[in-house]
Amino acid sequence: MSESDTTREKIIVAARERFSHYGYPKTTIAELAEDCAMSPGNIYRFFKGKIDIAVEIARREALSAVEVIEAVLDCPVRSSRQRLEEVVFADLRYTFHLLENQPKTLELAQIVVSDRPQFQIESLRRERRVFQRILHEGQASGEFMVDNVPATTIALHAATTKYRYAQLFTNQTLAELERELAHVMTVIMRGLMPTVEGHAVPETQIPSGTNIAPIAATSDASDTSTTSGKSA
Amino acid sequence: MSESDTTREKIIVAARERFSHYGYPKTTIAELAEDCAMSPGNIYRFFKGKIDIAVEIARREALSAVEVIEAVLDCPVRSSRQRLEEVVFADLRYTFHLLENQPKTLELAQIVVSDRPQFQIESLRRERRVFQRILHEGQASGEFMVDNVPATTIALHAATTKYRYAQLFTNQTLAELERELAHVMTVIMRGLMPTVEGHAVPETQIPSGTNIAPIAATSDASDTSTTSGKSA
DNA sequence: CGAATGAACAATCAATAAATTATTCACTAC
DNA sequence: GTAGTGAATAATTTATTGATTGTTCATTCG
Repeated sequence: MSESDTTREKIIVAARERFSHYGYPKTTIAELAEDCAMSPGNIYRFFKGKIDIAVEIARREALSAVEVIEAVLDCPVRSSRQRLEEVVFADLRYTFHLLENQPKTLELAQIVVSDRPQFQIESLRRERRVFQRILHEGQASGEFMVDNVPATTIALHAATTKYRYAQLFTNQTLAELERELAHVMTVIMRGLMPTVEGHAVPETQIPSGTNIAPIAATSDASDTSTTSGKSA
Repeated sequence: MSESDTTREKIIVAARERFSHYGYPKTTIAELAEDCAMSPGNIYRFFKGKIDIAVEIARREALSAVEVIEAVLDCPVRSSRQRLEEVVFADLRYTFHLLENQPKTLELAQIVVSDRPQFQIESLRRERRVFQRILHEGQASGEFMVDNVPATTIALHAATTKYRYAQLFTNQTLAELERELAHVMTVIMRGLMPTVEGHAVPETQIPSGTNIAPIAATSDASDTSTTSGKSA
């Protein structure tokens, strides 16, 4: 079925282009069909409905987002603490830039989640697995002192909720959020790591994060400011 | 101006009743005027516009919510840890029950925040002050070991974001959220408290919380279940 | 003069009609 | 049989209109 697979891909490519340019609601099946040089009816041989095209695109987006985060893991040799911090900061930066440069992606995600609630649950679960792996490593190496890894993973994930799609909660700038997250991670790290000879666990430093590639804006990629500021 | 003050109060009482029963949008100025036995025009001698009535009601609601939380503070003698934990759990329970029993209150808050963004910022700031006071006390008594109280306050507040109006983020039950929050607090407490003689800081126990009065539902208070579960 | 009115006007909302769009399916081409 | 079509239909969206509501203000009342 390589033939129908490439056709299916053509539809996805066309849809991603139109969804990110004009948004999901303003994109019609007829337009997608025309882009793929086929009839509207034929789309339905590959997708059960319009929403399913969006689901597939969102699913891939979510997977590649986790891959970006995971890329931090198999980098050079680092402490578990560094890994954990870099993953959390990467999450903040990735989702922040996503919302800033590709607002249509959020719209798409919200539409998908609104009638596929399971989608969000699974995305969050995938993300937690990354956290859990780091906690396990740190526990094994003795760097962390955690008596219940699964529960602590959930706690860690929950405590950093504000820094996933942060613009949904606040209109702070990325720099402000990074400073704040550093303080959150300081407290958490002191909660995870054993105190050695009375020396306090040092504060979290904001990672440089130059090893993570920023997301390019779809069309006019001239605005690279990191400040938000919705309303007065 | 005691005369105009009581008139103003009459308007607020009538508005609170109608807003919580029928919602803000479906309540008309004409109805409020009739409830107060006055003309529509006269309302505008006391409030600049309809939205300002909502703002005043929401402001009082927010103040009394903080008072509920603060009530935990000047209770009997407790450790700073217990105070902090009880405040955080009280927050979860209060906002959870609010959304469950009085959904119109959320609607009102959202309307107010949508064109008075400052409102939310100030509400959060008030709440943080409670956190900060506890941190200060704990720091002074030596129970906590915090090198930067203001920054840690913000961190603590941010880390518990998910447990304020939790239903906006998840459809977990209150019991599930409480278990999760206990794990979050365990990590945070271990980050705030010094280790004594190699004994690990014990896990957070879910407070009984019977000292906090639940919110009564406005009209038909027959449903007292704590489970949510929006969609399949 | 302060307190209150209610008709007048502008802004918003609700209901309906019109147009567009998603989806199906009997059918053709290869 | 597989791949694809495109007209027919059901579901949604958009436009239009009339009704309702928020707000103002010249005026009345005490």
